[in-house]
Amino acid sequence: MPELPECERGRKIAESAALGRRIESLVCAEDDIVYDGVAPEAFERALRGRRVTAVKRRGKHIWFELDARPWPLFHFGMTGAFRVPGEDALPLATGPRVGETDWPPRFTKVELRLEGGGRLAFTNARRLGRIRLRHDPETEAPISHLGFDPLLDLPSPKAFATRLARRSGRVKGVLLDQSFAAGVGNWIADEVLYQAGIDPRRRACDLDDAETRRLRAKLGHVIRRAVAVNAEKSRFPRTWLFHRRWGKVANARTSSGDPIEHITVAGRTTAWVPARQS
DNA sequence: CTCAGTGTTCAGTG
DNA sequence: TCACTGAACACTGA
Repeated sequence: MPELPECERGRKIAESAALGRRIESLVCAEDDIVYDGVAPEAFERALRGRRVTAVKRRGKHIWFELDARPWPLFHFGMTGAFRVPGEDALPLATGPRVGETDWPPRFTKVELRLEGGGRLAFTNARRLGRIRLRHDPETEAPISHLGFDPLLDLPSPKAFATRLARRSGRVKGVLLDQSFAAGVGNWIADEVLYQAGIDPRRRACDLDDAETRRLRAKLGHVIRRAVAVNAEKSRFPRTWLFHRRWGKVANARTSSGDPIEHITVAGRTTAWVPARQS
């Protein structure tokens, strides 16, 4: 579930819990799927006793910088989250819900016990998330394969147009491609295309100059706005398609009364508004 | 019981 | 090699 804004919220949760603190111990679950390329025991040895000097994000990947390498790298997949005691989970549509008194949460894959008594858990119910170890995450796969992060480095209109023109696939599929724009997922792609007035089935290289400029501007706008409200859906503007795209409800309409249709584009369920997108 | 799903990867194809 | 498509992955909640 988590796309860029939800991941940024997770980064902030981890940062406020762990930045500047020493990891006194870890509790690692046995899981040879979520732990990718590193055994839980080796992960534990790499982090125990280390101090957290930064918590960073690019696209949907989050990593910790420590006072010694290698460093841990996390991906939430569809259902991952960082949790601390006494806080609600990321408001996932189908994610785990745990009462304030439950700790560690269900589906915890690693719990960090920090100096001063703080706790931070990485949870992952459907096991599509990943825990990795990297010597230098930014220069190694998978982060080195990512495209621009729309929050950190949205390209200039000219550079954006150049990259888009190189792509012959459907514009929705291009937006979802992490090597094009890192952090965009299904709901952001639909929201951006709706607000830009572009049919998701159009081929990226066929967009004209005005459409390309609108697409870039809305991509930056939607993500900045979602991050500004800490990815809390109830605080997204009421006019956003987001609030009305779910359930494939017959007769679903936008806030201005236009019918919403659901189709499959680039292999993903796509909500769009034919009256507003061409 | 069945199936979609705020994601990623890989085999197969062009 | 590049690029795209669809299936697989895993499993909860509706």
